[in-house]
Amino acid sequence: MNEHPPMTRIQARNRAVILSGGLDVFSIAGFRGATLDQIADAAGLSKPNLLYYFPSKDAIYAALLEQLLATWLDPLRALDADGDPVTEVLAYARRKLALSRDFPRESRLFATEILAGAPQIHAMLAGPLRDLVNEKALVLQSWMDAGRIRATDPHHLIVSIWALTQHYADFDVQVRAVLGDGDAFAGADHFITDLYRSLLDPAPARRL
Amino acid sequence: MNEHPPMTRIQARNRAVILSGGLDVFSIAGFRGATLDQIADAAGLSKPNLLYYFPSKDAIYAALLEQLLATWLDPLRALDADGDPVTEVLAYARRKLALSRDFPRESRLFATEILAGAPQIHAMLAGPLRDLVNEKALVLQSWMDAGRIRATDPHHLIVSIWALTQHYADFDVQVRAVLGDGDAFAGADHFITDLYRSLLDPAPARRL
DNA sequence: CGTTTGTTTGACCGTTCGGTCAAATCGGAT
DNA sequence: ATCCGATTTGACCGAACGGTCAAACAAACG
Repeated sequence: MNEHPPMTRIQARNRAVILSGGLDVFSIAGFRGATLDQIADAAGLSKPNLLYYFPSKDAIYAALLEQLLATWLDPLRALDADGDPVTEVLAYARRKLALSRDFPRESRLFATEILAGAPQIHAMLAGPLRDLVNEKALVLQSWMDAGRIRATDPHHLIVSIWALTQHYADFDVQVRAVLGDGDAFAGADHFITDLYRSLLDPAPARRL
Repeated sequence: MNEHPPMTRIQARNRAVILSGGLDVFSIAGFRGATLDQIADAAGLSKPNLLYYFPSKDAIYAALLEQLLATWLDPLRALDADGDPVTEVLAYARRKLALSRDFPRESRLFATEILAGAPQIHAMLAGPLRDLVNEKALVLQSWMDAGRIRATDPHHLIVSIWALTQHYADFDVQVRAVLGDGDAFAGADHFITDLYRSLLDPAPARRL
């Protein structure tokens, strides 16, 4: 689409720190609640310097969403129709959970955007995301029809994986207050694996 | 605590519409992102009139959180140690889901507050909520020890119910974009029941 | 060295923010 | 009808907002 002119090291570095600072602030306060001064402070730059690298607050936000959406669907895309059904679903859930663990700011940015009504990314939700979900739901349905996993609603299955994995990043403060400050993700990984195995396994070999 | 002087019908009505308007705006934009003008507009009152009934923007927000927290823990409190284990957990999950269905704005308000770092309600999370969760986790653990439900992590079990039920309110825009504009809660209720029954039932009588 | 280009910033602008206030209006009891 | 407290609002305030700009500064190159 847009070909970038060659970028100096200073440009690359400053654009990076601005995006990181913007991610810090937007992911906590949302678009409206964030201010350029907060972002400039988080980035360690002056406000006019911010606007030397990005034309506006909106542009910073848009750049963050763009780089987020570029990889957000990858875990679901990787769900392989030719793999072992239970293994594939569990691997998907664990990939998504790892994404929440490793990129909690991105997860929260996504959450604030959705909560605000998804003004910027609604087209992506109703387009590519919807198509991808429908495609993978068909895969799940075919597995269910073949008796390889237990029959349940494939769409809600996918949504439930989103809900569970997002929650540990987005509601981090609440989870830590209740579970303590230890690593909640380790326990979450184990629980989620257990949960979906027991849901999907067609011939449950319990009590191992 | 604070005894209210007798309230006229006008006062009762205007305080109500202000809180409703504030809920509309805060639940979408968060505290920082919301403006008094937006709230006044949503309430159908002028901005100075708003501040005749509430001393400040913070006071409106605090009143909303207070009335939210007053009932937020009720579904979990109602989990009965003397009831049938699977029935009790499923009933809790369904009560929580009903709360998301019937009070989506309150659910989103809670979400924005948590995402912002829970500056107003952190004490409640680390205090009453934590205590309640620990208490109910002990109940779940005793059921597991007695073999009445399958053994899994009780804390993560509770957190997962929060995650799933909140999601249908908080990520409503995304859910609707993917599942269509129909009633997602009906399908969610069925799926969640299925999910937790298969996790918890100690002697699964599948294929009914 | 000088010059050119890229980078940084203090000062500033118009607008919107949360909040105030005096004056106007309303409503219910007498 | 009159009164008095309750209610409503237009006009306004200082602060913070997103954004601009000219001038100062740094880096690269001959």
